[in-house]
Amino acid sequence: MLNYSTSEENYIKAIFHLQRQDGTVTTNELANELKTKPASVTDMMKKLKVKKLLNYQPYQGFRLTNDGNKVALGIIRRHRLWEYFLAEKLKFSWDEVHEVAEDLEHVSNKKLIDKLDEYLGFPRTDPHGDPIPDANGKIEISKKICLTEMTLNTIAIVSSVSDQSSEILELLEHKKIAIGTRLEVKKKFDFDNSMEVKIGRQPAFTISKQLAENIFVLSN
Amino acid sequence: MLNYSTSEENYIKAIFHLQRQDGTVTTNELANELKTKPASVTDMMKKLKVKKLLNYQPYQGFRLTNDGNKVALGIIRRHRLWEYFLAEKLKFSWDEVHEVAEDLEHVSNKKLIDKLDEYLGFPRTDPHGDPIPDANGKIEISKKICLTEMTLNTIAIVSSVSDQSSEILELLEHKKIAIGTRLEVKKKFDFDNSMEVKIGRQPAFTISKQLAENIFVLSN
DNA sequence: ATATTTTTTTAGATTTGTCTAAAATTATTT
DNA sequence: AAATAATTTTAGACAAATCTAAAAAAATAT
Repeated sequence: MLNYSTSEENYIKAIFHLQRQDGTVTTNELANELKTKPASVTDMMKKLKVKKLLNYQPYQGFRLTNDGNKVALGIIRRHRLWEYFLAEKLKFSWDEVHEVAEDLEHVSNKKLIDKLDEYLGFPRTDPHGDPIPDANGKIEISKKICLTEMTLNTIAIVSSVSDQSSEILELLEHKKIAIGTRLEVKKKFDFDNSMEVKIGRQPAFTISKQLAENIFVLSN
Repeated sequence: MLNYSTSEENYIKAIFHLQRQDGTVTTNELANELKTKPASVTDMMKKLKVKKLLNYQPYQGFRLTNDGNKVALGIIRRHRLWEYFLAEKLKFSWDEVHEVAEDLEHVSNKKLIDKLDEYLGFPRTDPHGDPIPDANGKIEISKKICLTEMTLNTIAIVSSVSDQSSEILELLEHKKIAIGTRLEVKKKFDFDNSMEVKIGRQPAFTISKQLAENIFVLSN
């Protein structure tokens, strides 16, 4: 597999993530995500198209080709394995790992990553609960849904939090919600879209609409 | 401490290493070391001079300033800690770690490196026996000498090997010489500059001039 | 001490990734 | 459907790092 520059990798990764939400990605979306200018995005899109990582017709938005997706999964694999390493071995806290992994992910030595994977015991998810692609780029697609969409009285496991500000982390800590926590939604209130949830046998407590919208769970 | 580009770091590190041997470094030396052209070296020297990392007058060669040396020691610290990690934790072999560490060393997050140091148990030397600078940039300067310079009948510890080809590693393995091995030189032969050495109580064996010149030891 | 060779620097070009400002295209209003 | 607004692309510029070819300086040899 070929090598790509740090800049190219950042674009590829951003497109991959934005693709998840909508089908196609626009110039402005990507410029915003990468804190760059639309003109720079267009320049890079042309380059990635030449490299056959991207389907792109001017003014039409873009999406990764199969090859592009493979490259993206490689980058995400590196990122998430390093996040796991930082949290598990170096005892970085949950909210610190992402930034450091942003740099480490660009060291693209296959043997390094495969040995790291082995050393870590082939973890299936990173500290945010997001799945780690395996050495072949396969990723577990467990239907991740927002807490707001959960069926009443079923149990689901908290797998990720979209916002990662210290404010939300403070609140989650206070409510004793973490990655891996088993949650059961007991009631939903239409008035303010708040909900009552339970952890194990403890008494139910309230989660606001704003918080619920940022919590994602793996449902069975 | 400021941040430097990968390219700047590679120049700084190379100057630091070449300085050890001679006092000052020349344009051609550096171009050769970095596999680049003399013109490129001159360009970079001007830039590093502006940043006050280098003392440089045209045609006069160059050496790092105190600030430049501090930067170099930071890079070397990162490089050697990663080498230790790769060998010790990921089970890379001795001769594979350098190349991978060349990439990892440019991730310059102080907290990452200090936590890595702690995780590894504050190792004093890398897998080649070279000392690892501490978080303040202090480095153990144990008088490292070539095996050829050793006084007869004294014991010294193998600390590094300058050549790291697979050929020399094969030979070292056969002779059971590794980093940390305690060696005692029993005889030196002027005819071919070969020498007889002993490991512990085992019978003495012969080391050729070529091999001896590539083995470095820490003498007391 | 002058000529020749080697080393180093300069001048100008190239590539990558970025930017601003203007033009082109698409989307939205009225 | 024409006017306006928003988005996207193009054109041209710039900084970083590199290169080649030529000029300048230093080292070496005759």
